[in-house]
Amino acid sequence: MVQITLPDGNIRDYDGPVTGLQVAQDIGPGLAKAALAVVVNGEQWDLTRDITTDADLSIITRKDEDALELLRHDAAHVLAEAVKELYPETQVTIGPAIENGFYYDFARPEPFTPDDLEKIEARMKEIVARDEDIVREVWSRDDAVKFFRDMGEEYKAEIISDIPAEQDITLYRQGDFIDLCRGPHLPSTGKLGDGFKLTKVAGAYWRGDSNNEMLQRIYGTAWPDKKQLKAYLNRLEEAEKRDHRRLGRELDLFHFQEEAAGMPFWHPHGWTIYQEIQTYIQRKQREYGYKEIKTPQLVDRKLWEQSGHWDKFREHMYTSESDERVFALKPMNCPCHIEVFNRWQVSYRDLPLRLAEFGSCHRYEPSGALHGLMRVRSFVQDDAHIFCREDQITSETENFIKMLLEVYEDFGFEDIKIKFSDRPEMRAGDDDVWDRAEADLKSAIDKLGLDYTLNPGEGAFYGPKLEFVLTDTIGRDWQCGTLQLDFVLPERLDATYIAEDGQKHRPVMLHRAVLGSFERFIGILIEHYAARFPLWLAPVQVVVTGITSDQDDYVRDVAAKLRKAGIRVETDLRNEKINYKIREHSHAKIPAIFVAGNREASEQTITIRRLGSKNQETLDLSDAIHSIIEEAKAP
RNA sequence: GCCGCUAUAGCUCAGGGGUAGAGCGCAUCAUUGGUAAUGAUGAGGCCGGUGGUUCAAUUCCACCUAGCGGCACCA
Repeated sequence: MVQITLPDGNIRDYDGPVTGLQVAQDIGPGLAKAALAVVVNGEQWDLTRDITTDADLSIITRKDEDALELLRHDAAHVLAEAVKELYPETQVTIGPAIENGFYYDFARPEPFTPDDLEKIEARMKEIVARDEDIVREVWSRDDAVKFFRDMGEEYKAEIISDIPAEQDITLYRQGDFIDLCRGPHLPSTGKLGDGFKLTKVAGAYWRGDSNNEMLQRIYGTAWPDKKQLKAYLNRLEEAEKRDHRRLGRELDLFHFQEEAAGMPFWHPHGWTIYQEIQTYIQRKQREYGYKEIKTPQLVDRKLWEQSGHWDKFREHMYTSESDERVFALKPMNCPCHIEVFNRWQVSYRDLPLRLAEFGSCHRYEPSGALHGLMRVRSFVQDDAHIFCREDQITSETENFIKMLLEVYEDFGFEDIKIKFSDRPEMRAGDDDVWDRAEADLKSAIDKLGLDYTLNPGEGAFYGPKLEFVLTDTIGRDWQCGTLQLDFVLPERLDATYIAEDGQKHRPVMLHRAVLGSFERFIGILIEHYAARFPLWLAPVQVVVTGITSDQDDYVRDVAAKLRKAGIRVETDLRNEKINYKIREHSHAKIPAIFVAGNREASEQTITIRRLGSKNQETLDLSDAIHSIIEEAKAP
């Protein structure tokens, strides 16, 4: 007897082992047709796998959220099957489902071309049409290793060899293709449907290690049906329009050029945004008890040797030689901040001491890492270092996170991921110091009740860190804010304060940044707002223009009043029609266009058209100016 | 850094072994038009850089540089 309990509480009894498919058929033929897999006691199973004990069971159809991953995983297998059919000399490796799609890594001497991709996709469609059964098989590990090795699939054999010898493994067979897989899978290739598409080929290291050979990764996207596939492709297209690199060019915010790869040239409009943000942060920091300093760009290598940066990051530091001394352009500000701290005789009464700097840093980033404003070689951090006692870590962490959340909220960010990164393999400091640092930081965030994910081994070399991650328009994550706990650098650079006992003690140092780098943050911000900035950030806040040239004097007069009130205003006195000017300034994402015709000029009024609205509103000039001034205030 | 792709006018892009083309933008002229493109005329290019093949290279090949998509890296 096998008793199956369905999600609605319904119980079905069977004489012997039963499959999910049979249960679905008993409920209705429509369901059986739509079924992709089942969940047996909370675990996903193949539809055709025998259930031998009493179980809770629910059926996954392609409408379910869970179906997506199954579908994508199947798509990866079909991709591999297609590749093996077309290019039998290729070795298969791994192919998981990922966000929005799937990929499969192949080993093959010749590169796959875009043409190949089309052929492969066509073959995948054939395989779907063939509707091959996907069959689960249980093998012993050693048999499987031998099987794949005999087939010349060295990578597969290696993966399986890493599984404990006594453990049985599952293989899935579809047509002539057989692959190691935990499963579950759809019952047949036909269930994949037509909602998939191959998107790109890229290199990827075997086992994610750059010491290993490079494989070829084919990416694809997969959805329950063609309509959803199209919707996804549309979303991508829309997202591309808000790419900060594109908007940066279109709106004349900044540029890059070959002679200074990875180092932005800020144009007036981009620089305006930059400065507004800096002023805003400056005010915030004063409010939160920071003191602002400025330290040198170029510092003797001795200091970097002492701090440990030379040892670990020498390859990524720009250097310069003068008078037979080697200097490095600072890649971080912390050592300089400690030097400032060390110039003072600090009492425990002075702690916590918070030193902030808009620190201009240079790092020689690997060429392949550069990415618009998001990953650059010269950037400015809203950096600060908090020197405190260990018992102040929790309150300082709270204080910082409160400030960070306020700032992010002012910029309209709600989706913030927090990651906790602990000790990396390459690190400075003893393990008991790391134990303490990790415990301190963790207890501080636990106390705040924040959700975070663990990021094992990703901490800085001197301490564990919290990362505050924002997402760009096509879903790529970027670390912006950070909080890093450091017991190591104060030691290395011999920072001390005088405690109640009159003796020298070692302060703890917190490295922290809210925006991270201005460059990256502005990149994210451009995409976040699609360059339709709120008034306080907009490079040009108001354009004043006339209907005809008769109003030129009035237009100049209005603009002068706005300018005097601190509004960033431009006039448009060109001999163009109003339609043309509205269109152009709308494209330029100017938040407010002030239009004056004869009526406005004679009545001292102005007609306002706001970005994103087709409406116009005529106001008294002085009222209009006052309300713009109010709205243009930074939060 | 690694794999692949790309580099033509300010921008977006077409072209192709015999030194180039479109649209938008720009300039000039006409037009003074009430809220998303007025018309005409014109200017604008060492076809990313360096070598090679060739009678001839922007086009084919190699290398370099930069960008794009990933991977690796990210103090």
